[in-house]
Amino acid sequence: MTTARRSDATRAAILEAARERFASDGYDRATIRSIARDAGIDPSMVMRYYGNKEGLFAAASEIELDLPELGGLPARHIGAVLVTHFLERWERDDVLTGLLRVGVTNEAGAERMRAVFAQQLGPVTRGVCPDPAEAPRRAALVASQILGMALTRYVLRLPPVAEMAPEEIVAWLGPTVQRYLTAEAP
Amino acid sequence: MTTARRSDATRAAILEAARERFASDGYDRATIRSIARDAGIDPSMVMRYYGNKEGLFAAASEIELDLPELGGLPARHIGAVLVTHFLERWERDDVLTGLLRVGVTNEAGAERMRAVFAQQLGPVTRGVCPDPAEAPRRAALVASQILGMALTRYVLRLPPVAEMAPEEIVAWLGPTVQRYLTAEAP
DNA sequence: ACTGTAGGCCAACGGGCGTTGACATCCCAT
DNA sequence: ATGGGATGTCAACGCCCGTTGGCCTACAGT
Repeated sequence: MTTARRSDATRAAILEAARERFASDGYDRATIRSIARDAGIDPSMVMRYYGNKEGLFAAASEIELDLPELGGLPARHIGAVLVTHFLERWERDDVLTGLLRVGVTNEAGAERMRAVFAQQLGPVTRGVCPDPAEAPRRAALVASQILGMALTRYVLRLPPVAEMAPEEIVAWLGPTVQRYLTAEAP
Repeated sequence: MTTARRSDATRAAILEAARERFASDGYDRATIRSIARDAGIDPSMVMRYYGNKEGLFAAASEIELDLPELGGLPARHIGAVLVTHFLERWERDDVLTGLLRVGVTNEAGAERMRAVFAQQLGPVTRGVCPDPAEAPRRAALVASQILGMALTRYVLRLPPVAEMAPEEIVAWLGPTVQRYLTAEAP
């Protein structure tokens, strides 16, 4: 293992401040100067450790969806399980909201978002849908509903969605996701 | 009626350029200077006619969803009709994509988006769901799926979604919207 | 104890931004 | 024909941005 550097605390502070700023302000308004101010250091340190603003964003938007294995549970529950998991995942930290905000106006952010869903959601769906060749399409349909919920609830804050209880959301969206994954093609 | 002003052409050119820039670049990167350049006039004209950048955005984001009346058609078709309408509406011009882009990073854009869906989608749903008191919540669920589709297809361009034929999308999302509107509460 | 280096700050750069006010030009009503 | 408001250009303002390079400082290896 590499020995701990003295600067590790600073690096971490920068990253944390960056995640918060990207999440709340989007790419353009999250300035290096404001991130540095939040982290209590000089803007030039950000450049030293992350090269430039794009490098900082790349480091700040590492995402792990931590999706559960769907193979071992009753087929009729996977919709609810997935929706529940995404809701919890979204509320655990701001990184996903940040990625969503950035992906909308920044091509690098959009690319990261595509990669996350292709590499992490795609494989999980492969085992549960009727024809494995259709897995990417079904995963994308699931993404459209999950991201739509995240967008209206956490970003746009459309009142009825923002105020619904998690269980209600699961009850409504679960069957949708379930159908996108397991129903015969319409 | 008020007589036509000589400047109407310029005003229209500014508005068109603004819509395109807001749609493709989002609020921050759509600069007044670039909009003026597209419109072939001086940036100060934008200020003269629209006051400031916020005023320009407000003028450029007037939206008409043109939703059809749902009362007169078979209840089991309203999901497909709605999804079809939204797809066509989204492809007709860039304004909706622009509003989506701006709503994600700009509070004024988010507010406009909330208003559009509350005032235009809300009333249409009131007539078709079991309990009128629940109409806002059901409209919001519909919005979550419709906006999720728009986000993944037109903004993030998630490949499987971006490449699906409109009929396929209608076949998959129609039943979802149908259920959100007409099913008994789960 | 000495020294090299990693960690950190400061001041400045070039550039783009939104916005403003002074000035030129055109066209229409008189 | 001419005066005046509408239309448009130009140059500049103050501001904040990302980024750079020089300069202290303090610690770790010898």
